Amino acid sequence: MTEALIPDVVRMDCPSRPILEHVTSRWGTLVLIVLLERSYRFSELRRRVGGVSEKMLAQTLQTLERDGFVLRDAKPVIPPRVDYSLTPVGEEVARQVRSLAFWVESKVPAVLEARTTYDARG
Amino acid sequence: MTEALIPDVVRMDCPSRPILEHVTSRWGTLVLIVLLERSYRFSELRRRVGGVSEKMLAQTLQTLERDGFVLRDAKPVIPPRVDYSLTPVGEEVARQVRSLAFWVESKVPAVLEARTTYDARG
DNA sequence: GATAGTACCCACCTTAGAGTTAGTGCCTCA
DNA sequence: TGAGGCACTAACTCTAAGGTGGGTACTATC
Repeated sequence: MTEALIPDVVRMDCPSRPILEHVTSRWGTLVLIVLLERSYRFSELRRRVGGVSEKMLAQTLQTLERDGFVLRDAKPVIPPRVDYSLTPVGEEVARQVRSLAFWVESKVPAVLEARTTYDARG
Repeated sequence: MTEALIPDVVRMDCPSRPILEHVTSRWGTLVLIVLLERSYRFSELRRRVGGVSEKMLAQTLQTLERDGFVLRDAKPVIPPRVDYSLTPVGEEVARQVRSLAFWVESKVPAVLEARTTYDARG
């Protein structure tokens, strides 16, 4: 019997592919990482995640909520107050994404060096 | 002193952000996962990674090579033969990405259920 | 009274990512 | 003889991602 070395995600029609794309999306990763720290309100989160627009943040939060990674708690008060946090499942992904991000940060010098070598070779 | 719970990657100007985007990009993840199995030739890889176009595969491989994650070995023969493999650093990221992909696959049922719940609530 | 903040939604527009097609030079197989 | 594979590149097109600016309904602060 063959061992599953490669996930089915390499197959075009695999349902896991869009999910993986959601958590590894440009803003998805950052939102997950930040929410791992604590729960955040919308505008707070927007300030924390550098460079995200309101539209993109709202969109990202919606898809992550729909997939069951993020919990949205809207309090019926004025002015509106909405708290975003991670679900247990969301916390699991977020940890993996964060460790990946930390790892990448630790490798920045190596990558920069690799690039100059690559660029020098034309 | 404060502990670094959140990577600098949340900052707009952090150099690690584009690197993270490369490895978490749509085709980047899949290429890394597949190359973890063994080295591949270009067309072989294209067939393995479902749905990728020649252009995108070439582009993805170039950025991953430039960042020092992928090794390109072009043999001066006719017809051309080019083997792509992971560098030691590339293997490290690839493992993390693959475990993330595996994890996501295992959570597909949970996500699907979360979605129906979400959609039902309108 | 005016400005700013809250948590968004909506419509418009731009741009970057991605797909399509064609072409290279040489080979192998039918 | 021609069809197809190899590993691409360049040019063209198109679509979806993302940004911009407006509006909502109400409050708190200056």
